[in-house]
Amino acid sequence: MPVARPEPQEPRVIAHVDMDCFYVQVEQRRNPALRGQPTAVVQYNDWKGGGLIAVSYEARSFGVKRSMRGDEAKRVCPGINLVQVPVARGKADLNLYRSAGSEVVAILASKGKCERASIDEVYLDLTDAAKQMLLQSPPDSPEEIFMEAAKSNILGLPSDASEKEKNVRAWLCRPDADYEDKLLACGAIIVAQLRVRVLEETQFTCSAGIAHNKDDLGVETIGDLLSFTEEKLQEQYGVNTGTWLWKIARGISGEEVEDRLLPKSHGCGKTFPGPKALKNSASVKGWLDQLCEELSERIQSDLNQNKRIAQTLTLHARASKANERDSTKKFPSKSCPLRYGTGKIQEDAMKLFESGLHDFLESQNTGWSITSLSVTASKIFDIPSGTSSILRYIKGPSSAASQAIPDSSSVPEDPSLDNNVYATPIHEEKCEPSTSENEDGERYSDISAKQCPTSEEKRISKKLPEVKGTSSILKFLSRGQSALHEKRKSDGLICSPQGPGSSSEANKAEEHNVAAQRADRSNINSGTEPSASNAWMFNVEDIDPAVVEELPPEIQREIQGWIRPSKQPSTKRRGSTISSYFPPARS
DNA sequence: ACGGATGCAACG
DNA sequence: TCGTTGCAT
Repeated sequence: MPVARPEPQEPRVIAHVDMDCFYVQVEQRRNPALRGQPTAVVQYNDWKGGGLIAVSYEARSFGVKRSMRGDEAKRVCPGINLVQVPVARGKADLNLYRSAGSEVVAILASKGKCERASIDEVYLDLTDAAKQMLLQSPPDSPEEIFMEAAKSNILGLPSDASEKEKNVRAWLCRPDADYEDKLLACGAIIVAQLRVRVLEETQFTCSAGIAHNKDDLGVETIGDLLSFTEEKLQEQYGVNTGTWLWKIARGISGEEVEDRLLPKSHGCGKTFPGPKALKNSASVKGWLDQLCEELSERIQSDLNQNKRIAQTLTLHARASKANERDSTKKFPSKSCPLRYGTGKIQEDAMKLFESGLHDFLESQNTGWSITSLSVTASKIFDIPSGTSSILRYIKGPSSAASQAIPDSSSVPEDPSLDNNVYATPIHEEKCEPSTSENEDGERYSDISAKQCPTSEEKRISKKLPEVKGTSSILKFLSRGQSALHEKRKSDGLICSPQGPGSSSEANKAEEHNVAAQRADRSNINSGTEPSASNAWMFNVEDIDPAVVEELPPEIQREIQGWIRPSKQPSTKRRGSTISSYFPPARS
């Protein structure tokens, strides 16, 4: 007897909302003339008319499929409208669809815990809303439930609902309809209302329900699915999927809906098939720069709009060697701490590439070609809203300018800076930071007083570009401080890097990253001594311990859980990790 | 020249 | 933790 993953506790009402042929709908909204027409969205069109990524129902009825090329679609359906995905920086740009997806998510999230599963798919936990409806305005007769549910099935798409209706009706009106069924019916009603709202506010239609309609069993609706035993479904779809289907058809899903409206990572990439393969590092750099530019823009707006910071930059590539056709060796992925700023990201991505290429080639002298490149920003964390208060305590030299930013919902990146790191804007303007003066009579917050530069240090600081507008922990610590760090190091004021043996267990990750960066650099520019500032990233570890210690205890606590929310609080205390402030030497 | 771009989870 | 793989839309 097969046993599935245990499905715990309470009945839940979980909806799966799917924007079908979403890209087409987005294009139809942009150009209403396309409505009701056979339409498909293609990526690129140079080669065989481009690849289809979404197909309207009208076009589907001609037999147009998503796996087709534009040329093929034309052949099958000569009247088809092919709309191209926007191209920016030489690559497909999906931002239009991403933000359209956000519009929908924003509406759905109003009724329950909402998980953005993909650009056009959402899971919604409607348990609470359904319970509430059952308490407040219970649809008392099964008949009434059915009428509501039927409406929801009909909405949006043209329906040949007669068969469907029969099943749903039979199900809802069956004599043993119980609490769970009513709850589910309420869920259906809520989803129906949501779909109306989505339609009204975005002009998009969506369908809600089960996504796994492979039709092997003639399954079209929940009602159909209910007629199968759990065992039969397991047999057909596998133990886990079968159970999942059986349960979800009854509104029971053990899988929690995650409360997450935003993606967990941002990536952008491009393939270079066949003759387009990249064969020298100049062309790789060119494309990498383009990809990094887009990535930088995206994480920057994520920071500005959502107050989230990405920690890790990863580079993926696909490669082959010139003379070996079926070499199974793969180009290794490489990652490093993510530093904000387009230039930094480009620089780091190229280093990751070079490092990966080095490993890939294993010191062979063969030529190579790259057939795909991608960069990804991951490990994204919220900056807790309270953190903006931290910024009041730590103000850099340009604190006066920062006062003039009441509502910086958007902080544009200044392209003239090559080390831009922005923190969340200051929203609350409650307390004034106390200040002190340095030897030049300039005012600094007490917190930063320990870091208050001498005039010589300040001269160095001024070589660095000024960040206008926002004064932040990031700017001050990550940019300004690194220069001071260099200076102090050369003045012998701080200790030299530790040897690898002396470092604590808690330092290993940091060591790894720093060492990897250094290794990369020395691989590429052998003989060039890596500068410590290159290892700087925005992280708690970057903060001078002296600065942290000066913070009020509650702020210290906040910082501890900030960038890397501690899963096991303080067994490996981050405080000691701050010693990585002095990056360990490479072994 | 594989449907591409993207995102997720699981695994070692 | 990182890097790989596989899978999904």
